[in-house]
Amino acid sequence: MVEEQSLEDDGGPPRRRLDAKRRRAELVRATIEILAEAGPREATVRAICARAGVSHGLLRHYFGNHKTLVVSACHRLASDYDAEISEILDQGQGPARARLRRLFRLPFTPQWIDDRALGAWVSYWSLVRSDEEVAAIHRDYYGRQRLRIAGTLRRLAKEEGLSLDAGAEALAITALMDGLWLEHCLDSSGFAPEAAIALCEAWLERLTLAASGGG
Amino acid sequence: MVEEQSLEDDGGPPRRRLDAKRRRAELVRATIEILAEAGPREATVRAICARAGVSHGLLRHYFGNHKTLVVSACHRLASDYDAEISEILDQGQGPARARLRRLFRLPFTPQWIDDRALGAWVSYWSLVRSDEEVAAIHRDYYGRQRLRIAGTLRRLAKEEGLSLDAGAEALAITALMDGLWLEHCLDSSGFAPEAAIALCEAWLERLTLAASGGG
DNA sequence: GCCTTTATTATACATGCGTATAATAGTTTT
DNA sequence: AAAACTATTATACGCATGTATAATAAAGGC
Repeated sequence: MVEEQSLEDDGGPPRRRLDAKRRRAELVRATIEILAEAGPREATVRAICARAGVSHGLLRHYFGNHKTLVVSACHRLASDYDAEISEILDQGQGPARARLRRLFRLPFTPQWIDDRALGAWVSYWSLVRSDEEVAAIHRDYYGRQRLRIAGTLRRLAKEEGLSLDAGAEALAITALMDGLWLEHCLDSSGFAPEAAIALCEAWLERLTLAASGGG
Repeated sequence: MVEEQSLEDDGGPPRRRLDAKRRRAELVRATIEILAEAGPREATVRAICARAGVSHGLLRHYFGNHKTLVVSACHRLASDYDAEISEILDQGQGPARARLRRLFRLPFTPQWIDDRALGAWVSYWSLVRSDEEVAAIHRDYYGRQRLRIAGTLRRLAKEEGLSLDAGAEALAITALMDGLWLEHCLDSSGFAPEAAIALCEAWLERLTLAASGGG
């Protein structure tokens, strides 16, 4: 484990070759970290490569240019969140209501409520506006998310004999969750995560009430 | 209307002095416009001043540095939105329910739903994270907003004999509105503004139902 | 063990950035 | 009308950026 280095080469560990897949993944990870911690303004080619522990010339080798890497990072971000939703709603177990209640907790899990998380998403939203490629990614993943939630609501209606507009209600609960998450990230002293979860559950209870009584 | 200019001075209109108040306001307006249209990365000193029609050296004269101007722009943005809420909820007329229904329409007014509006807010959120001064502005205005809505909900409860937790419900409706607005700005093809307004009104109806029956 | 391949680095280049300073010109005062 | 004031511009400086190119070193094929 002792690094043998000549007297002149004390500038860190020697070059180590990585296969393309892993190196690309590390650069993407470094990009997300910097977006999260310091925002898009600081996510420069040099800062990203320094965080990834490589020379900044390497970015060109793997991604061609700066923008491609940032777009890849956005893709990764949206994909990760989508995967978690899929696991809870589609691959999970139990009745629809239990799955939804698990979903309500997802945005307030430490990994998503982290102070830094919003930074990456804000960068992502910023790019959705200015870059059509990122906008397409967003439409894709966001549409998928709504479909997953709508499907679960439909299952809920079936299981509990309710009558509701799954598509519209999916939109509402998504917005409620996202809004609560956003506001909590912007000012974590405003309210506790538990309060946000409780509000989502209250929304579900009232939906049930309306969909059974007057729906 | 014919511009008399010497042969050498064809570089636009001659200098025109403005009083400090108006010049500062124009620089702030230009900043918001660029934040909205092109994002914070493009909101450079030179771009802002070009949009305001002045030399880029003037920014230092009025704001000292770039950051101060951007912070001023964020302040203006939050202040404008807060003023509209205040006008609807506090200075408006009619019963609380009618005021709330007017509030639901506010985020989807052309001036706020503009494709460009999100850009400015995203820039603002980005700064909330990285700049404590902007974070303080946010806490101030956002807290005020919640208090205004909670107050109106309390008035609603009084007027209609309901029993509800005004503070918590204010948080919910704020998040729902913000979430719907955000998602519509990110992808205006996802749903119509009317659908979003309808969901806010459905939320209010169900709140009423729960607060009268089982509250 | 040499030789090809290519991942990785070091370095250079043009550009745009925020800030600073001095010159200029419009406005007001006297 | 002259002078004082200051808003505005023109220009420059140092620095960081994204990209490009050539040198270097690690890995695999023979």
